[in-house]
Amino acid sequence: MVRAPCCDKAEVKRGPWTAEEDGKLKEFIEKHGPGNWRYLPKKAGLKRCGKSCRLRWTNYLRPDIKRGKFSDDEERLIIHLHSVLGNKWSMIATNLPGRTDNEIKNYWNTHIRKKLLMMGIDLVTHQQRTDLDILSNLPSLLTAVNGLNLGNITNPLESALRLQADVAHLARMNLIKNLVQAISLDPLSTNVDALNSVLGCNALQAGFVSNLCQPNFSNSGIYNFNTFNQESDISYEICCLASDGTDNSLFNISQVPSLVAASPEEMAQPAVSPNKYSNLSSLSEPSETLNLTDLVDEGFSWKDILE
DNA sequence: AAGTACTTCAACCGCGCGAGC
DNA sequence: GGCTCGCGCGGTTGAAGTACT
Repeated sequence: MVRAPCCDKAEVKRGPWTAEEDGKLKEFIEKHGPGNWRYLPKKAGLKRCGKSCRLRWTNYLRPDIKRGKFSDDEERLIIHLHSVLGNKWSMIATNLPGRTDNEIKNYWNTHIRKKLLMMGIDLVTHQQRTDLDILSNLPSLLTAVNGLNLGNITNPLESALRLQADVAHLARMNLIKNLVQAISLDPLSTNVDALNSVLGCNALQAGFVSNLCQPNFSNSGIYNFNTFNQESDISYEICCLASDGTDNSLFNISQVPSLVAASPEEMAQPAVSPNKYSNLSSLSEPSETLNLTDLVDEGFSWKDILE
């Protein structure tokens, strides 16, 4: 049995609504209520499909619709609700007064989705991605950086290799960030093993974990993550903002294996004043400084990283 | 200034579900 | 239980706007 079409497509108008049509629909619904959407267009004098009228009303004309930019609170709420409900946009919309499911869905797809991908967060599980198999993830990561200005790179292979290196670098930083935060909450967890594996050393033996769990550090939750480029190797330093406001180096490690540094010519330029890192005389000046809290709270763009 | 590429979001489409007969 | 109908949902499309070259 074939479902009867909701309307005769040859008879109905499609595409953008005119102000006149909006006026007719609004006036009719305010006077009579929506009633049966199938018969509403005829009664209201509209050459539109009932479905189209319902959509126009619920997504645009309804008087309680809040338009304009989503606030930070709304964005956080959407992310939280999505982690619980998944793509149940209508359910999510019921928790955001004045926002429609369509609007939230669009906002997710155009803004939040990209932001989470850039942060290395899985869109389904909302967990940090722990896989560093960059080549297998390249398609989604390429989507995430779609439109990114990579400068005057004329060689496509060079461009792809740089992008791959940048992605690998960022993925590693995000992973370490999450592990550091998890270990500060639970120093006995298996996250220490995971960190050892990512850093290629024993963080426990190196004193990192005991440093991290000192009371005046562990309560701040603010970590800076610095990388240093020396020849072809990258060194890492993890600092913590202590309760007295000082920036303390908790841990640093050189000879981190395997991954290629991003954009070598840019890495050569120090991003911050070298004075701040005077306690690291054995290392080159930091080539890149990221406040991990900023990454989480304010989002970041690939341009921030690459520039 | 013009052409092109990219982004945004309103609108559409097809499907599934539940109510009523 | 099976069928029809209306509604609502999630995915997709494409026009319009904006940014870039």
